[in-house]
Amino acid sequence: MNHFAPEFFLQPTEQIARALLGALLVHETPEGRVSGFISETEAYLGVRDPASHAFRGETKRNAAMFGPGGHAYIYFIYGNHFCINVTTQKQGVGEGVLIRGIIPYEGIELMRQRRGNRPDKDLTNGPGKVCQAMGIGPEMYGHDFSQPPLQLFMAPADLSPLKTHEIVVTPRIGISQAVDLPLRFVLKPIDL
DNA sequence: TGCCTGATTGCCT
DNA sequence: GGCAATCAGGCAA
Repeated sequence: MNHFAPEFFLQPTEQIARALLGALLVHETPEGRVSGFISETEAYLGVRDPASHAFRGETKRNAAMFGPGGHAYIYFIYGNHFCINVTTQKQGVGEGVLIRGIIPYEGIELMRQRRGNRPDKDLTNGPGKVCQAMGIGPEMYGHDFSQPPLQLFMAPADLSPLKTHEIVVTPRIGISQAVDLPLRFVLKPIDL
């Protein structure tokens, strides 16, 4: 399957966050393949963004953010959950895009199992839920989305399986700094 | 070392 | 709509 070239992740981070909407996020796991169309993202702008984990500079935890674009930055939060970002920009620049939601596509039954048979609407509508449903954990920290073996990768948008949509831009969720910046992008179906 | 907060979720009212 | 769970990181002492 087609996937993004490394150069894709060198565009302005907000632009990437918007462009990733509708892209297919794929994880090949021993239990099977799971995938979903990215429906919600947030841009985090590194040292110029007080809400970013990279704001205070590079540490062991956020090192992946400062690596080259197109890699996975995965973090553990609230003692319970993992969230996944795609890093952006060249080596040394700590920016990235948080994947906050997907529309399940392949491996939905596996997602239901991993999520404890919750209602389908609650399967992948949050950053922690995305990681749990797709079986993404800290072992994928730093994974390269553009180089083989492509165990975890993203394919450019093919919205044919989806309804007509529009992109809604809002402030980011769950932060206490830079709360007004319009850096959250949501794929919203249009009822025709 | 101790305290507080957090890019969240799910259960309870 | 409110709040507990649960722990790693950041900062003050």
